[in-house]
Amino acid sequence: MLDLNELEQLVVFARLGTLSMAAQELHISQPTITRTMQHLEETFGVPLFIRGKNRIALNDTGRKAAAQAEQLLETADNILRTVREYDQSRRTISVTSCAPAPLWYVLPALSAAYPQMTIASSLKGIPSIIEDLNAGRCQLAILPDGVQANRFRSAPLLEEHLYVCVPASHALAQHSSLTFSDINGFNFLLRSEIGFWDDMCRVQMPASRFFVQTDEYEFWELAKASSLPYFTTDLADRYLVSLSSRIKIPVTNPEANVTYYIAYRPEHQAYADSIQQISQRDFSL
Amino acid sequence: MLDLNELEQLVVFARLGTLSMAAQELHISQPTITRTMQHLEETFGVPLFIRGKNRIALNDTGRKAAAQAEQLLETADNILRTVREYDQSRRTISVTSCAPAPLWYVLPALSAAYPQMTIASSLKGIPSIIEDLNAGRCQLAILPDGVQANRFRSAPLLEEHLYVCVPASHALAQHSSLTFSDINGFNFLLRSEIGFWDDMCRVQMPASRFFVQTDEYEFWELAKASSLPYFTTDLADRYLVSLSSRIKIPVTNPEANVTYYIAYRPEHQAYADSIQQISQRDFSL
DNA sequence: TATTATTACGTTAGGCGTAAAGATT
DNA sequence: AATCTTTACGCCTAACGTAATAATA
Repeated sequence: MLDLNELEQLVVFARLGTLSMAAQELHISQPTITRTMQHLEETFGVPLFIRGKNRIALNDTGRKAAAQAEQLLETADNILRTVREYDQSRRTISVTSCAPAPLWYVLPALSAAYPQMTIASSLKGIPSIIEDLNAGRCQLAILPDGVQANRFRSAPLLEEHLYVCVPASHALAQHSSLTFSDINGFNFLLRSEIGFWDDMCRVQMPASRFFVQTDEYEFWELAKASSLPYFTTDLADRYLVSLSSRIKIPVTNPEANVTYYIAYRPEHQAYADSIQQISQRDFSL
Repeated sequence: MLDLNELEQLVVFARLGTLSMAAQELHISQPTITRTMQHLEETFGVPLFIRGKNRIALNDTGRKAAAQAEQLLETADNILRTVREYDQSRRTISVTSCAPAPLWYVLPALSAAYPQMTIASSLKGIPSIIEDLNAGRCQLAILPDGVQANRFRSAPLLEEHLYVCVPASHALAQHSSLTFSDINGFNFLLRSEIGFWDDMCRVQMPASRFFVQTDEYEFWELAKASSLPYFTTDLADRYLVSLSSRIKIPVTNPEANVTYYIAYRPEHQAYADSIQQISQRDFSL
């Protein structure tokens, strides 16, 4: 039977051309690699080398064998990798969400219910999320209402409502509620990594410009130092700091008041259930 | 690094379900296979088994690993086989011919020139011969004139001329030469394994019936015991027995007087040359 | 009680490196 | 002289089988 270690020596020798260089690269002695080549020839049962007194080279058969050995080693490596990855995926719950806020609830719930599992999360656009769910790249997906994911089970998870935050002196501060057409044209401070909210702002407020802040600290400094309006939501207020000096005005468009659904394949019902159970301790829809 | 021996034990265990049955099939002791499974788990670095006190089974990951291992073992076996076959092909000269007579010259010439090589020959139809040459399944091909094999080199090899053999009392015996139309309608004794001659007879003499004899002895007994005409050629007469009681009448159609060409790829020029050289001792075109 | 997996243990075969030899440039 | 392959030799790991243990059906 073939031995992958021996084949690796063959491949390295085929690449480098001399046994001594191969031995050096493989950190083994020259006699070892000599013996290995002899043993390989025995295993194949056919001549693989052209031998001089002081020189050894592959013949046609040997070159063919080395080329095939290289492929075999590669597929063997792939097997190691894929088996390890499969194992890792078995002990990982991947959640893909269209917005950050649901993750603040879902991730703690999952790690409480499955302390031994790795919880992985990512923010993506809605089409990518559907793809991930289809391909099994995630077990749980968080989508806004109105997205049909018929091939999967889904359950309502929680709601999020959008607010505009302005200083009391701001022109908008007089309204008790707002629509996107009211605020279209005003420039806004905006966080990065806010999922589908980003797209929504740009679609609903084409006349506005958005100053996107990657850094949380810098966002707040700008918010304090300027009178620029920014967005918040009920969920963000609950989990993040907010500026007491600002007034919150609800945005009434249906698009700004989202119900999130959790979607999953039947085999992952248990994950979804544990989220519902733990979440119910904290809040209810 | 993976070890194919260990993987084979894994595959057998996956098939049989218990270590002891696997050990029995593999002719090794139970402790050995236990250790191997432990070592495999180390190598993969992930759990492959579900262990009870006196029960062990593959988990999902283990099943995946076993399935992939099975494939790997198969490709490893294929490598062994193909390398051995390649070596064998390197020490074999395969000749494919459209008729038997040229082989009587070519095969002895080749084995004289290359005593250490295996000489393999086969009779085939002309399209198959071209295919074999294209696919490298033969190094030398013997084709009749008029076949264009432009992609290959070729050289005239020898000629063969067809004769009809009849008893002196036979109606055809009065002719000093014949054409296919003269003999069309007469029934003939015919040998099997005569290559393209078989097709030619049936095409040129559609009104005739042919009594094909597989056995050489039976052919001659029938020839002696009957007055049925049969074919011979100058080459056959030179190498095979002939009946002195019969008269030989040449067939004058061009199709019945063939020049054979030897076709080959440039890298096998040497084979063709050695045939020409050795053949020239015996005869010349 | 028979079957199964695992651990313990002693033996041995085989694989490795060092050293040396033979050969080439 | 330097480089390269191969052989010789001694060590030592690691792999195997036997025997024993533990647990189960």
